[in-house]
Amino acid sequence: MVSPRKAREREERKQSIMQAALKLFQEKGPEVAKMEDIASEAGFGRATLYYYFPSKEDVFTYIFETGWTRLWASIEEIVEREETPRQKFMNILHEVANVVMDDRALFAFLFSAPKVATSEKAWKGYQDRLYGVLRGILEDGIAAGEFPDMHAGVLMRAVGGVFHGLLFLGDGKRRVDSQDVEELVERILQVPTD
Amino acid sequence: MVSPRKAREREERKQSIMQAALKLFQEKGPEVAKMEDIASEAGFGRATLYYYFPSKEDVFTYIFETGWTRLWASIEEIVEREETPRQKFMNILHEVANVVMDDRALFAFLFSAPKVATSEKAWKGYQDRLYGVLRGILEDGIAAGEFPDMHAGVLMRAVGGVFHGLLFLGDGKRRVDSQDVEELVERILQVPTD
DNA sequence: CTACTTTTCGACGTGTCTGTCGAAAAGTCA
DNA sequence: TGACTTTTCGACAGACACGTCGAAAAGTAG
Repeated sequence: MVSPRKAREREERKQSIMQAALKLFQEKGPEVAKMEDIASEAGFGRATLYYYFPSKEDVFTYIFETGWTRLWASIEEIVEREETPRQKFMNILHEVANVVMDDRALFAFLFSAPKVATSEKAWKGYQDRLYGVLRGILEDGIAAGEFPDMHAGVLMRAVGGVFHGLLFLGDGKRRVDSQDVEELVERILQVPTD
Repeated sequence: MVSPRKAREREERKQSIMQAALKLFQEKGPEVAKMEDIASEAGFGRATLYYYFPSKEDVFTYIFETGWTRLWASIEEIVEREETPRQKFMNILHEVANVVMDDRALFAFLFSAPKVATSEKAWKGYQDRLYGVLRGILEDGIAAGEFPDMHAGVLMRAVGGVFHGLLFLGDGKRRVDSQDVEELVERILQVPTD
């Protein structure tokens, strides 16, 4: 198991299974999509999937872990920077938009946050953390008068809207620029959602 | 089986089962909610449910049939009326809003249109018909210059938004008036959704 | 070619959910 | 009370999907 290519190929197969699962989870919902479906979508026999993932639940979890880890990794540095709240907020969204473009299906799934019956998982923490960070920044920004005054409930819904909006930003394959993000935030945060 | 009260009581039990099912379908999703859950939510043994409904699928279908039939019945007359498109459109929405208020849980479920794997059902026809009617009216209205010009895709999304919005209109228990509907449509149809 | 590792999958055991059946319980009515 | 109807549900059978196991197939290296 020390071969260089072997490991890579194995990883690639794992990824292709993940993509198949993602597609079917999205289309049918996680409950209805069967291991059989995922297997044949990915071009494997059903039993083979268990050579790559211990269980169906793990496939599901893996998708979330992958997405949130990737997202968080790209943002982390920006969060630490010393900037004005508004700049930081915009930079984060901008970065998120670009990460999202690398695998729109994945993040569409992540952001739509399907009902999961499973008890507290690690990725749930990432989501809370990201929302917490954005909220903190927004609050600072509001205090500094850089954002219009608003209260928590509205804010959270609005941020949800922004994330959903990011999914559309990259529709035309081109790269998302600061201008796009700026406009999106303008459009969504400006309008009272109630 | 000709008793007057008997039939009514039976119907009431059927309704309470439907409400239980509705609640659990909403909370957990139709796939995850088990007959067992519905039964105990409604206060029956599992087998008893089959005395009222032939199958789980039928419980599901019954909910949709009930909702769409009720909705359609209240609208039908308005659709036939001779009015300007805008008036007709507003009157329909107004009526829908009021029907919705009678059982918000039911219509929230109807309008959120969960992914159903089942092949073409009768209620799907109602939904299409309602959308078709609204679309026809809107198109007439656009042609007459009563509504801003827009194309089909945007329009459908917008109408979906209006329906979703209707769910909130009656939040404060009070009766929805024309003014409310007017504002809602104004707010949603005015803003380009792309 | 041979010995060895990695990958694949057919076939099986297990649990869970659906829908049926028949009998018990509850309700009706004279 | 006794005959009859309606309602309830325990218990069973069948289906289906998950996850396991072991052996066959494919790939690798000397």
